[in-house]
Amino acid sequence: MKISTKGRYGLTIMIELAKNYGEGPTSLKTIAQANDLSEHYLEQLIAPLRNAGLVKSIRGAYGGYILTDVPSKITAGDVIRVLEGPITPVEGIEDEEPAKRELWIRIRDAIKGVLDNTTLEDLASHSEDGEMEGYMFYI
Amino acid sequence: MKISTKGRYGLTIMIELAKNYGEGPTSLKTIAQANDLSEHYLEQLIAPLRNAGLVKSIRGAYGGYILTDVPSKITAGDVIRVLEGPITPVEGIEDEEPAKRELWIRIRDAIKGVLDNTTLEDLASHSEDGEMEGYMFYI
DNA sequence: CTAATGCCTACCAAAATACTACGGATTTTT
DNA sequence: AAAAATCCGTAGTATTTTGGTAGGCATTAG
Repeated sequence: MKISTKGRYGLTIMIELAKNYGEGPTSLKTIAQANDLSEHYLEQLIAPLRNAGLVKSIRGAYGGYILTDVPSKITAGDVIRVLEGPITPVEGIEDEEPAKRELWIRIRDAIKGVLDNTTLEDLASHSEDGEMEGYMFYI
Repeated sequence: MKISTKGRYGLTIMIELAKNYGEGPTSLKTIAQANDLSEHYLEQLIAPLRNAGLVKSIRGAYGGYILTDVPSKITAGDVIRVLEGPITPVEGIEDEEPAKRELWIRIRDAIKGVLDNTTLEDLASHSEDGEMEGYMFYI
């Protein structure tokens, strides 16, 4: 019931690229240092993102990665799907009996609704805010 | 990003108990056979449900389990929380930076909205329907 | 030429998942 | 009293996922 570091760090990468969009390539080293993550691990995460066509690489010194589209056209769902697989609370929804199938579909659609309607632009702009205020943390 | 068999089989158990509510205890053997699952594995799943007070056991021959409350008062969220832990797409939401934190919170609340508003009564009654019609499966 | 990058393959330790095995405790039926 | 049906508890285990690390080659700016 969790999004792993793959999806989370992948989003971190994409948000950083969104912030630098239009200003040339950003290296993984920069992103890794800014977020205190392993550069080598990020390399493994960005490979699928490149294969999926979400980012483009520029090799050599002063190289790095850039988004292949404007931040407002790439969603969190695009990123999560590449790194975590299809968005669904269970494998093989179709095989479940009707009551549970409907439940999984409602959950899936609820998650999709959020992920597919949140763009990198949204995420990048809110990343520059200060602290959030008054959000309730209940479980 | 998945609900494991713990939560899924746990819901299966609870739905069966909901169907038999008011008609005496239902044994795990019956439930295991009806759903083609390992009885021994279900024993391990129902232990936490019993500890959480969602079901009550009756030992000995012709024993089994019964819900401790009416099916309309127990939600899918109650069951999932016991077997899968707190409903949240990431551990430690508070530690994330604002943009991602908001995203996780929106996802969490969307999932909670579904799970906490679906009761065992809902699930048990729909379980008796035939096939569903016309549901789109898109990813 | 050299430094900074991306790219690729392999390996690995720890945790979670999905069970199985075994035996004991309790209650009902015969 | 004995047998059968059930719940209860602990331990082991194979497989997969997670979250990396190691090492080195390929490419390009300066």
